[in-house]
Amino acid sequence: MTPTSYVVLGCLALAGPATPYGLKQTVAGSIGYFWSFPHSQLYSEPERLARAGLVTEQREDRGRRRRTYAITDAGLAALKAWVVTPTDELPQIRDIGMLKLYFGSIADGEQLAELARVRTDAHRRRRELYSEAAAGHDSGPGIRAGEALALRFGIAFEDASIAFWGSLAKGLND
Amino acid sequence: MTPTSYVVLGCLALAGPATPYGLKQTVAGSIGYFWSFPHSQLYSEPERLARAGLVTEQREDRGRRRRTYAITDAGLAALKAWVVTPTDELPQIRDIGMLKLYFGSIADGEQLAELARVRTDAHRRRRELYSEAAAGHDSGPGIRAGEALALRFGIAFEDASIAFWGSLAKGLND
DNA sequence: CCTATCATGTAATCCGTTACATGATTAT
DNA sequence: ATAATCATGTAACGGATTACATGATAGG
Repeated sequence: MTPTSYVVLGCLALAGPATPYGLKQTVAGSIGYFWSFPHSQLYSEPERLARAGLVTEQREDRGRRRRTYAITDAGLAALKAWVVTPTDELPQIRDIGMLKLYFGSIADGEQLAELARVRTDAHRRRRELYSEAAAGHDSGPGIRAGEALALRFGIAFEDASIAFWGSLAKGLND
Repeated sequence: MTPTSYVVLGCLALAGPATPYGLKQTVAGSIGYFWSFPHSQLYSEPERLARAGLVTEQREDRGRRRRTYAITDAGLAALKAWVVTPTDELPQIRDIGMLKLYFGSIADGEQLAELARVRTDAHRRRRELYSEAAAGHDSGPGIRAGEALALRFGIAFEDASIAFWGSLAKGLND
């Protein structure tokens, strides 16, 4: 079971049965901001889960032969058990920009300043996206509480990033 | 060329020729905080780089037959070109705790509060680690500027995380 | 001297990405 | 009609993780 497995289980649990494409829709624009993967995963992963008995697969027997997946009781139990076990494993931040900065001593100041500007902008845009999503979110409470919290953290992260790269850009500017 | 490739190239560029184990040492306790991978990667990746002519491999012909890798001119050029090209690709935060929180609606409040406490503690410890590393770092300036910057960002990130999970733990408490 | 930990390496498996492909809808 | 985009799926490759394995060194 990888994190991807639980994303699929979680989406099926929260939003009900879905096709791989439906999962793609669900993931994009929500948890996908924080944990993304190509859509092909959403074909192979449910297959694995089905083999493990955590979801059921039902396939149209005519037309496009679309598959619809639904979470089973075993799947729900597995998801619950996972959610309920606290992790102390720390987040992994995979940030190409940070990597480049880390090895930045082989570049000159102006190049690093440009990097910092580009990054500041990218983070600003992302921050916008999050706050819009959060705003459009104030309507449906309850079920989507997790999403609102994730967005709140996302905004905090973007703010920290903007502050960091922004001050770096300023500091490197002449 | 994956990010891992550039981590290896960068370490060889900054710290000079090294064996896979040496690379492991270099990575752990520095860039490894932000971009980690198992040590077996540090055996296979230099091999790939050697095939591409970006590093040279020299192997002891007796004893343990240890391999030592050194960056070539081509490798340095590739690293430089990569560093100098600004990326607008955003960081990926892979945070198991955030995932669990996202799907937290299937758990109860006390369980989420426990998760929040565990996460707060983990982030506090990590923050400690970073600030110690940053303190012990004030000595050697210049070459290690990138590392100091990365640590600064790391601390900002941990602060944001502590604030987020901390307030969540408080809010969920009764 | 023995045991634990450090140091060093290999192999196999599998997830994840990239690339390829094609059937439906919608818009112009 | 035709182009474009949405919807749906498969195949193959390779990097990353996990597991296995063993030679040195130090501590008790």
